[in-house]
Amino acid sequence: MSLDGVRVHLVDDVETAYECKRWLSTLDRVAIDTESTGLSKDTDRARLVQLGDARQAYAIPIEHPGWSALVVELLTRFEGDYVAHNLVFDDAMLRNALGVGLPETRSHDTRLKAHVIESTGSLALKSLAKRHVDPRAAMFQDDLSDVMTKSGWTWATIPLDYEPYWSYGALDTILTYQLDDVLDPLVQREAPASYDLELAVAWVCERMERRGVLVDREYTRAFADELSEYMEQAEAWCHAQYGVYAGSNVKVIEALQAEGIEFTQYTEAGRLSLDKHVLGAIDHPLAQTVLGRRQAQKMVTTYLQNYLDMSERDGRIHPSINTVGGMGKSPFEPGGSSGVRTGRMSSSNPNIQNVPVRGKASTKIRRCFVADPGHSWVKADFSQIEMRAMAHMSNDERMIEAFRSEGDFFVNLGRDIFADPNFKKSDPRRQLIKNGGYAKIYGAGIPKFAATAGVPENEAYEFMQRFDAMYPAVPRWIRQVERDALARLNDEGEAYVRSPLTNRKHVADAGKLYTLVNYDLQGMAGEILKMKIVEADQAGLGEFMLFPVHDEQNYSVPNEQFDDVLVTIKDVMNDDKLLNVPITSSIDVGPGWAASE
DNA sequence: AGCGCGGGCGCG
DNA sequence: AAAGCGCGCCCGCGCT
Repeated sequence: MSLDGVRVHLVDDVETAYECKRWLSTLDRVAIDTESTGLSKDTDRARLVQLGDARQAYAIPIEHPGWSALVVELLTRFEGDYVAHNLVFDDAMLRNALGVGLPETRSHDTRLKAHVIESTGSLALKSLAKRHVDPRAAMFQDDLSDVMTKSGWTWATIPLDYEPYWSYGALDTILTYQLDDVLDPLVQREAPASYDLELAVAWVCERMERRGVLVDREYTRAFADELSEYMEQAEAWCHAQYGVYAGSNVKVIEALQAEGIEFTQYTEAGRLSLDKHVLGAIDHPLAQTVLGRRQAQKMVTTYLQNYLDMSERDGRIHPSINTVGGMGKSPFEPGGSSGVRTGRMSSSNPNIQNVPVRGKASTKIRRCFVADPGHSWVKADFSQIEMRAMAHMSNDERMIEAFRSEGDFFVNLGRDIFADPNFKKSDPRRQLIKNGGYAKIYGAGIPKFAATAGVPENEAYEFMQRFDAMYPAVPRWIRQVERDALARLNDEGEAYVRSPLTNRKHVADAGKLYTLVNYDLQGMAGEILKMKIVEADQAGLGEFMLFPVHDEQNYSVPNEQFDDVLVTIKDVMNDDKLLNVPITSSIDVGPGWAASE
């Protein structure tokens, strides 16, 4: 496969349009790509639509009414398969421009295929094409940024007939087509189930993005104003009393040192730390005011103000749900983002997955999000899903039994571990058990576990001894994961594990093989939620879906259908077939996301 | 003005 | 022998 002799055409006259139509009618598969006014699936739209096969491609400027009608006709008539690189993005751009999208059952995505084959590395088309298609693909860098800044063009205004613009766009479909030829056999060989799941969930998530979440803007504005006012007062006080800006940690530390306070905690990079634990432990009005202001600022800037800004257009936020990797940098660059690591999904603009749920203001923040009029909010979340994954993977008989028998899982563990049949849910050791379980899942050492649980290290050590003795298949499985990964590192040059559910691959960084235990469990939990979202969609729940949060799915359900829909949600979320322990979930219902009282 | 970094912090 | 995993976003600060 190579780029020798490829041809690209701009559809700017009737003859070329006719040629394009005839060419397409001979194909059973076509690559499709769009150039858009920008990157927002909410507000941007396609300007140029490109169609290509292995040898040639057509670019069609759809701002011309005749050519937009042509594309609608082509899309309606074509009966073969589509392949795109980042399918749901192009689908959204087409919908926004033409009101017509791509058919879910006949469309494929090389970005998802690449992700399934190699969950590390760039998912950018050019970089993949360079590796898999033709090393010269990199020479066709469609880097238009220079000419754009020079000419004052944006993605919305760059002339459609500017040759580098449309020809590089067209070339991308040729690359996509050839890339698909290479990747598809690999996907079918390695992990077809993983790809099918990713493709299915991508479609459902696109619909969730489109729908968005209703924001109570008046309430949000009032709360934001209240906190902002508090911030201003706090800043004025810090400045008047101590001459410092409350936002500057360096200055605040200096001021507190002048008051005789000693600092002993250091940050990663070796500077003095002024995080919330340090501040919280200082009995001084400046420290407490700085802490209060910092918390208020977090609530306003990270949450409330974003909800207001981002819901201005239609009263709703439309968080991006990144099912495999963000639109941004590679996850291995610092600050890079994506769900690439474990196959969990991530969210951005705004991140709907880090909305406060514990602190003082959490209920008030969550109250910003409400069900649609005449609807109720339903939150369905899995119970201890990663623990259940650990029981399943290790196949530990006694841990499986603790899940299968009645009552609270951690209480059941407590009865085992402390040989106390009367162990109650209120027993303070229950927290130690929870911390211990998650320490196993995360691969924590004794010191970290002890610190998290707030117990001396010897106690933490002794607990782990008891835990391992009671559930011996767990440490055995952990050792097995690391042995397998080491063997693969030696044989194949890559330390990885594969998920038993879809054969999805999880790769460890060099020298951090222990992380694979966590990737395996976190990845399995992520896959389970994806499977359940797809299942829920197939059961007719798609139109009610709002967004996922790692182990929960949120819905806005019309009140007149409420009972039926709730039964279906429970049917989907509770499952005793998928793993060797039952999967159970809890359901919360209310007018909005905030826990109803 | 924009960028990268460090620090900090919200969630599972 | 030793190891807490995964995300996204905001601020202050120094640099270009």
